[in-house]
Amino acid sequence: MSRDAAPAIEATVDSHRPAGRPRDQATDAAILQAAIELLAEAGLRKTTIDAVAARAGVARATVYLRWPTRDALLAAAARQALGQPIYPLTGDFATDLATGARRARTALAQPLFRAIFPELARGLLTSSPAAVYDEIAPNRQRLAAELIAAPEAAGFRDDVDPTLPFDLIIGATLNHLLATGDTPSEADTARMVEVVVDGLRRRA
Amino acid sequence: MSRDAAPAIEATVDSHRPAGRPRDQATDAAILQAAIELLAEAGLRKTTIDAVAARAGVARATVYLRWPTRDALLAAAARQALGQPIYPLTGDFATDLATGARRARTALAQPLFRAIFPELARGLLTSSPAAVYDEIAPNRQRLAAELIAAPEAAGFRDDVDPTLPFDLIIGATLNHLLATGDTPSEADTARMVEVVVDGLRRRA
Amino acid sequence: MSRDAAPAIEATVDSHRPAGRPRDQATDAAILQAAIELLAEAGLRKTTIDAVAARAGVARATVYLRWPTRDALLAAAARQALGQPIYPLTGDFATDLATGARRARTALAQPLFRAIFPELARGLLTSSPAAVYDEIAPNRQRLAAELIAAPEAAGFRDDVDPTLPFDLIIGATLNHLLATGDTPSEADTARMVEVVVDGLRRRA
Amino acid sequence: MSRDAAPAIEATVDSHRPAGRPRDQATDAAILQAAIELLAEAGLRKTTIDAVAARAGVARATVYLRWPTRDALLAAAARQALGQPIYPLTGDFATDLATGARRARTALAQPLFRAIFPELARGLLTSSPAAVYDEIAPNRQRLAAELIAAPEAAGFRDDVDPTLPFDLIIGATLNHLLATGDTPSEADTARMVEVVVDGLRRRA
DNA sequence: TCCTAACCGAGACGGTACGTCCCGTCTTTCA
DNA sequence: TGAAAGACGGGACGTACCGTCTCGGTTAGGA
Repeated sequence: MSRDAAPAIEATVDSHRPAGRPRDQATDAAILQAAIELLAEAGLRKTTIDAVAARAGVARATVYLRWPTRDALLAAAARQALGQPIYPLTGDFATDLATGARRARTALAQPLFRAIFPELARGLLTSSPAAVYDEIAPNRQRLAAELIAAPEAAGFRDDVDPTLPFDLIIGATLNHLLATGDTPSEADTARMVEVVVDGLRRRA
Repeated sequence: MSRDAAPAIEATVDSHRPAGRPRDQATDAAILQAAIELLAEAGLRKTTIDAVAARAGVARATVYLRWPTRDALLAAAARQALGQPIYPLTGDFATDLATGARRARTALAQPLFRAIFPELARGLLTSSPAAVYDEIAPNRQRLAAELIAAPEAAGFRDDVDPTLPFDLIIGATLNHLLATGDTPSEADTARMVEVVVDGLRRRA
Repeated sequence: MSRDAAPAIEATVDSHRPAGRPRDQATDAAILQAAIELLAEAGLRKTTIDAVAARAGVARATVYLRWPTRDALLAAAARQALGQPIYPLTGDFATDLATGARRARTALAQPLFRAIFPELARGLLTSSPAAVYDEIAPNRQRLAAELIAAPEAAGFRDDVDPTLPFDLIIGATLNHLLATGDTPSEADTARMVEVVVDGLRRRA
Repeated sequence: MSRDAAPAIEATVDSHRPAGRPRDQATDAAILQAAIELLAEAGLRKTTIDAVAARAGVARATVYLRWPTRDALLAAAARQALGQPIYPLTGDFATDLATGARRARTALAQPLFRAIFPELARGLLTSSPAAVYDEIAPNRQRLAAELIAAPEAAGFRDDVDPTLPFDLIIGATLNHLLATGDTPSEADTARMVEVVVDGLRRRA
């Protein structure tokens, strides 16, 4: 949101604020925060608009000014809560993939993730997913770009989808969670990265 | 749930049929069928008990005689709809893994899967997942067993979780679906299997 | 509504009670009673569907099973509360008109009437009034009939609308209430009847 | 409230006009006009502050600068719309009563009256009615005064409430409207006046 | 001519009630 | 006892208003 770009000269022209009382930015945050807390504490079912509004100290109508439906609010909360920070890439693909794997493992292990994931999946599968997914997990595209560009890439197969490594790592972690109720151990995660990196190498 | 009772010999002793009119087995099927169709056509939200009962030509109370809650019914429908058939293993791990990848790709591409998956995930993440997951995808355990036992295994790393290959394949397919809205192409799926199998190989 | 006509012989045929659990008659009464009490105690504004349901010890949805909107419920309550009992006519028009005047005076003096009247008027002015009005005040038609038929009528003008006496008496009482906040005194009411009866008499 | 102040001499003292921009008188009128039109066209329910403000081309807050509540606005609109003009009295009571009856008949026949009356009645029955009623229908008091003062009065009963004739005429017209949905015919109105005037006459 | 208080448009906001929809249970009749 | 039908308690949803508030901008007078 580079909305407050504030160009130097034409400021008065460009930033014609809309008429009427401006929305309180803090309210947006309070509502999202309340929704995220409720999701983590009470689960999807009890994360009611009423409950969110009450916890945020806000009127129900105020929530509906910002998100048109409960689903939209939940999706926004999910994005906010699960959005992975961009971490600095070292330039070494294997290292960066391992970092991503560790971070994903940690994120998926949170109770919050368990509570939110179904709603998140629903959102991804019913609307245009690409944009939203990349918003949550921007590293998918960044690692794909690195795989193509990195010098190390010389040793890797160049006929595979560049997002494949990320999909394998994150997907396997997710599937392990769905199948067993828990994320893989740290050691297993490390070995998984080895397997994927080895698998990518060009064969003699 | 003595649902799988009724062995031939001890019938009179063990399954002293409860008094009164017996339940119509066909009704069970009709309800599940209706639920699956509604999920595929109208989505999770519109798959209400009322709608399912109406489509099955059955009273609402009749549904509640069989499943205690809407969630239970939806979970049953998901299992019924997505349950992967057990396919014969050839004994060659790479081949069998490729077969599983192709089948998964097909299953996940169905609109039905998109509709059901969130509910399925919810069920897996809130109850004990293991039992249920293996019911839907029994091949996870079978492939893990094969990886251990297969003669070919001699060439593979033996320090990784035997379910890892399955988790990588299925997980990557799932993650690709969530991220892009579509399953990977058939060629990409094939290459993905190669990467995983290569990655498993013992290094020199 | 001669719906419960109950013919002797064909009882089983005619009164095929509708399928399903029958509505509890007592619930109808409890809801109306609660509405009437609330109207009298708290006024139109506070007679909420929620409040009525709570006082009747009933779920909100149960109210909506019987009346489609709040207005419909209020109209029903008004009819129920203000419905004037049919009193026996003596055959002497002047006497019967005086009786009607006294009863009307008493009815309009109740706080309940003040609370209900606006809603009642709204109902009368927006739907077909005749049927409803006669349901509340059946004596309007009965007195009109008596005016035509009574032997005494010989001395009265026969060119006026037979409902005129009733309209004059009730209307004047109502207008006095609207203008002053109170019904006329008992003595004024008596004199008012005299004026109307005298006015009806044929002039020499 | 001190709206009708402004005596000539003390002008500078009493009406020290408040500082700041004065209110636009035209806005008052536009709002009332919009309210009246909406009442006539769409009814009580749809005459919301929002709708009135929109039609008057005015902000909602501007309405609240003038009337504290919706009810107050509606009451003002009702007074404005239904306020009967003072007509010149001829001095002949029977003639003046007949004039009043004709005017009332015309006023009550308007769709506007049907729409406003419930709200008007609510206002009259919940606040102090006398002042308000006389504001709308000043002729009630004027006719009562005439009845007492008029020379013709010699022939009339002097033991009845002087507002009785007015109440009878207006009340009967109103009651006829409530009962049948329409005002009495012009001929019926004329006969009604005869009945009332005859009834008032002193008996031999 | 500038100042200042009030007006005015626009819309956020806390509330409250509405009418709808669904859940899971209960009550009736019939087979 | 199964099953159809529908009443019922309960609760969340999304909408529509109400009356208050907070912005920005305007506009008449008085200093």
